[in-house]
Amino acid sequence: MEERKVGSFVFQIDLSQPLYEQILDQIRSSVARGEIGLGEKIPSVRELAISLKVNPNTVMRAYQELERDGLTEKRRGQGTFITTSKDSIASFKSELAERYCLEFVDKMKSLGYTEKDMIHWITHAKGVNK
Amino acid sequence: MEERKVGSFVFQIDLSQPLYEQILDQIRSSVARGEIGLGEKIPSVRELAISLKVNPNTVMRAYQELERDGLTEKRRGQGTFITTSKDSIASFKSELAERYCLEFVDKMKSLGYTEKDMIHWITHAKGVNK
Amino acid sequence: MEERKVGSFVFQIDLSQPLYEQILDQIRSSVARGEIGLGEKIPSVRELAISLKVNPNTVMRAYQELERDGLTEKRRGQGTFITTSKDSIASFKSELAERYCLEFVDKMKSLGYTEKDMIHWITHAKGVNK
Amino acid sequence: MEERKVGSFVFQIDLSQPLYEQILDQIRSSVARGEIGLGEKIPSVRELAISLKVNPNTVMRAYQELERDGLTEKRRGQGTFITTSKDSIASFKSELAERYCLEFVDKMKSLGYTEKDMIHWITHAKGVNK
DNA sequence: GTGGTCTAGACCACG
DNA sequence: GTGGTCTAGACCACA
Repeated sequence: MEERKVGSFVFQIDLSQPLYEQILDQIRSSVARGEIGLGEKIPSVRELAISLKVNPNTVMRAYQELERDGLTEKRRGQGTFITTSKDSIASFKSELAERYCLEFVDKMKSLGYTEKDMIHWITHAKGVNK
Repeated sequence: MEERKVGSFVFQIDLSQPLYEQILDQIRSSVARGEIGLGEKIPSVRELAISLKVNPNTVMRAYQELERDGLTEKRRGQGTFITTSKDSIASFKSELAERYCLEFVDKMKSLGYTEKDMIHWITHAKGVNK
Repeated sequence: MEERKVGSFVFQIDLSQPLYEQILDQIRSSVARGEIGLGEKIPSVRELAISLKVNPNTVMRAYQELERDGLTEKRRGQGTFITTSKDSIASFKSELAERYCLEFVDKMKSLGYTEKDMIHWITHAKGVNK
Repeated sequence: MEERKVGSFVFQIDLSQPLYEQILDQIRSSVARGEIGLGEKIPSVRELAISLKVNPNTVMRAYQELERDGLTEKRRGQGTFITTSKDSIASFKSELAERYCLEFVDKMKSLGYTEKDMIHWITHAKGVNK
């Protein structure tokens, strides 16, 4: 598990999972938590690739996904910027949360747990948040 | 999405995920929910393979994983049976639940949500449970 | 793990290993430890098969192996008997012991352990002898 | 019995046992004996398969087992590497040694030998170590 | 290039 | 009939 700072981001890269997903998730999280301001510039593909010692294609793929999510915008010749629309961010965030919840609820129900059980488990889980 | 009955099981197979994982998960769930009794026989590798129109090796892989989980036992020349140990099942079930919870809590925290938020989301999620 | 008495033998049968090997090993052990006398009659294939709820072929295979080991003799129309030769038993026993030792020593050496290490491990192993 | 060098490994493959087990055991041993360094790359699935004239799936199966043992880690698109954790190796090694000892002690006791006998046998066994 | 999944079909050990 | 091992060769995801 490597930790590396690039611009406003701190990346933790773990080679046992898809790299592009990790980059994607970590930028998404930063934006969702408001750690990076609206309209702010994010590192160029090349820059980030070099900093993370990763293939530029890998970073590119993460950036494409971010743009499809509506979280970033490319400006020709200037680079990639966080969207200036608060709404885009908020709606993306709740969409993601909903997806996570549905996944979780389905899995737990498939094991035979009720909503009460889930709430109990959650309040007693020791989150290893990064 | 195909649905197909085999013995006590109803399988839903979907080509967007590894087949062996789906088979694995669906048997795990049946066992966890107690839908199939302790010591009960499950379909033979070949039988299930034919019913699901899947290669026997694919089923075999799922069955090997089930055994490694302690949920089943093979009996030479007789087939594969659910373990007779309630404890094995219970401990497997709570282990899995804990893993799911940690994953979920981590993801939600990384989006900036609190435990209260999570509980709210869960009680309002419309689970698509099968 | 089932336990079942047949004549002078107590069998413990475990369905996750080859049945014929277990029968073979348990008869071998009884003979090696002198729990059954020279020249004594052992149960017929049919009788043992019924007692152990096992296919006669399975018992047959174990009995053939015993005869090849020189531990038993068939007498036409009378059944199968432990050899009357002390030497046969003694030489079989030490042959088996030697095979076990070589296997063990090789495995431990392949892990990088010395003979001293092995002796230490053995004197500290809590044998789960049946 | 064929002998074949691949990278830092010398493999002896013999058709009387499952091929994947032999590959597995020989890599385990190399790691346990420290013949291959922490974090070192091992041959790719394809490379080893070609060198040993074996199907890639057979090598893959051995590699999956190694990973489950905690002895190796996969890095996407880069290959398979020995773990960098000394502890993983040490604990795996002693776990394996213990299993071997218990097996051996049980077998010898079932023949009626005492611990003293075993020690005598071991110190006089002519190990065929490779 | 790496590993991961899947298929089709062969042969073996065990019961 | 059961499960277990192996091969040959396809296609995919990731870097």
